[in-house]
Amino acid sequence: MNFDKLADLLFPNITKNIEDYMQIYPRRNITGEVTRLAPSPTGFLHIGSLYGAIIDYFCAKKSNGVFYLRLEDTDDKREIAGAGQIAYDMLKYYNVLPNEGYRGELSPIGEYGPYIQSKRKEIYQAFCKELVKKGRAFPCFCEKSENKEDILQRREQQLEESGIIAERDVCRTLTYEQIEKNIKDGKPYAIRLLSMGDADKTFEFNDLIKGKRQVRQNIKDVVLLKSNGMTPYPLAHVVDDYLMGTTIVVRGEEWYPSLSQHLEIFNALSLKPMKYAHTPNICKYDEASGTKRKISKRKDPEADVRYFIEKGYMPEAIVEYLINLLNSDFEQWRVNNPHKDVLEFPFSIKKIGSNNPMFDMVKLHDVSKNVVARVPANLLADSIINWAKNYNPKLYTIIANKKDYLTEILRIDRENKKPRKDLGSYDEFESLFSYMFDELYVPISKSFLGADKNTIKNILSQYIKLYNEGDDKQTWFDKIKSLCEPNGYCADMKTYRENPSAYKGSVADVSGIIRIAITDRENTPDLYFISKILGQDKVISRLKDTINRVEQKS
RNA sequence: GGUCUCGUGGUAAAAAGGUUAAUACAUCGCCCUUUCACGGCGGAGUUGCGGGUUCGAUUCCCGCCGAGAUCACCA
Repeated sequence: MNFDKLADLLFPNITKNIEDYMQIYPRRNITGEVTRLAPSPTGFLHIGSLYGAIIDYFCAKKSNGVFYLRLEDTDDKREIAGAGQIAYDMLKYYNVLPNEGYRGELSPIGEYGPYIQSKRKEIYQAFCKELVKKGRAFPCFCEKSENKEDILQRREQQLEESGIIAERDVCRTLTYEQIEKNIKDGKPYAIRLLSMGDADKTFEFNDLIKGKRQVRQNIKDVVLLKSNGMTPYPLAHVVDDYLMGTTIVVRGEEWYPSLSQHLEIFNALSLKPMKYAHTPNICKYDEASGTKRKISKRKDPEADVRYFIEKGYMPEAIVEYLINLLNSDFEQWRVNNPHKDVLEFPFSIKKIGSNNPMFDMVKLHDVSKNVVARVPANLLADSIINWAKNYNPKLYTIIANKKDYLTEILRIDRENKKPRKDLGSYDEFESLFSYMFDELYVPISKSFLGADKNTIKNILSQYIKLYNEGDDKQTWFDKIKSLCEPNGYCADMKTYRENPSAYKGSVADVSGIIRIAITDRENTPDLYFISKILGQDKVISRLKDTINRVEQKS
């Protein structure tokens, strides 16, 4: 067959050839790595994309290279308006911002655009035409399946009937005359790769994460161009990543099975492929099935990185947790370098394991507590107010104009060598510090550490007489100690431990009872400072209220 | 069903043939702190199973089992 003639029949309007595009997009003149994140605009950024973006970001930054954002919007059925903006905003929020490419409403940066695939149709067609000219692509007039369900059903059927799923396409043997007639008849067609692979043959491939692997040759006649003129992922990937000068393709492991397809396209085009890094998929434990599975958008709210914003996690916390999943020595590095920028961490793509990690919210929370503990009180107050504005309106109305008060609260046991670590996310603030706000304070006084009614009343009423907000800390605590003996408690911890049964309890219990009376919690930061911030009047009235409540409980 | 990937405590994970299998989170206990925390110390708990190679295997090989991914004109 005359392939040039076929190419012109198929692409009469495509005049530029691939050499033209190589001149328009010359090889980059840099030594650093060029990485990219190429999400499809589905309306949210997946936690796995952020995970990959961190790798992209590190690889590019560490080598003085380029990290760019490209939008893979080649499927009009899937596209959601504004989705590209969300992806960009999320990368910005999590501080792994690309330095080239698509930027939402802002104009793109870089000489290798457009960075939106739907605007690159002609380029893909030119490359496709080239493949036709080389006899490596052919038109396919088969009817397409409209939806995923049909496809899965068809696959099931094929498996039942023959045990195999068809690979080579039937249209690959069509003659020029048949093709010409079909086109004249107005039949829609796709363009497919004419695969020359042999399923029994393998080749060696070096994945940056997986290492050296034997990969089976591709035998699928994959679709290069859909009947609507747009290209699906495989050709778009090859063309874009080549033209845009990507040096490392970081993508999820789900792409690994189709790697040989992409490599065959590179090969057919006589282009040299770049390096690849196939990342593990973040999984979670599925309660229903009792197994682990990939985090999915439909089932798991945490698949969408906005989830963590709503929950009030600091972006640094999420990123540090994910880095930990990638390079597990990060944690130790962070302990040794509490205030260094994460970019100084010796990140290595080689240290990424290749099994799929489970997303552990408990561990994330711990990482987050450590991150929050490093933040100065006034900045934390700002962040919490800002967060509440968007995600907790009720709290916002209470704290909006109380930054100084908030800062005072947060400063307790913070900003020292061993800061308190009780706040993991902003949304915990309300329940953790409700007692600092009358609007939020709803005491129930469930338990008083086992003390009986009269003891509680006695201790509290005596404390009311003694309490003076002007006391220094030592005086304050001495007063609490003085309440111990008359009420059957031991003022000295050592003495108490020697013979605990001789007392109702220790000074710890007396402090605890007062703490509960004022805050309705067993755990709070330093009670001395809490009391000072609340003020004499409020402390006294809280104590009186508690006595009344205990009284009524009978 | 085919192909591929991966199996170290509950979770993450180090140890790329060599003392008693690190470490962090979680859990339990003790200690410190005049209270709550923070912190310190310690306990329990792991190499999926079966073979093979080797003086010696978490590490290399084979089989099994298990888990995950993939087999669209979706990315």
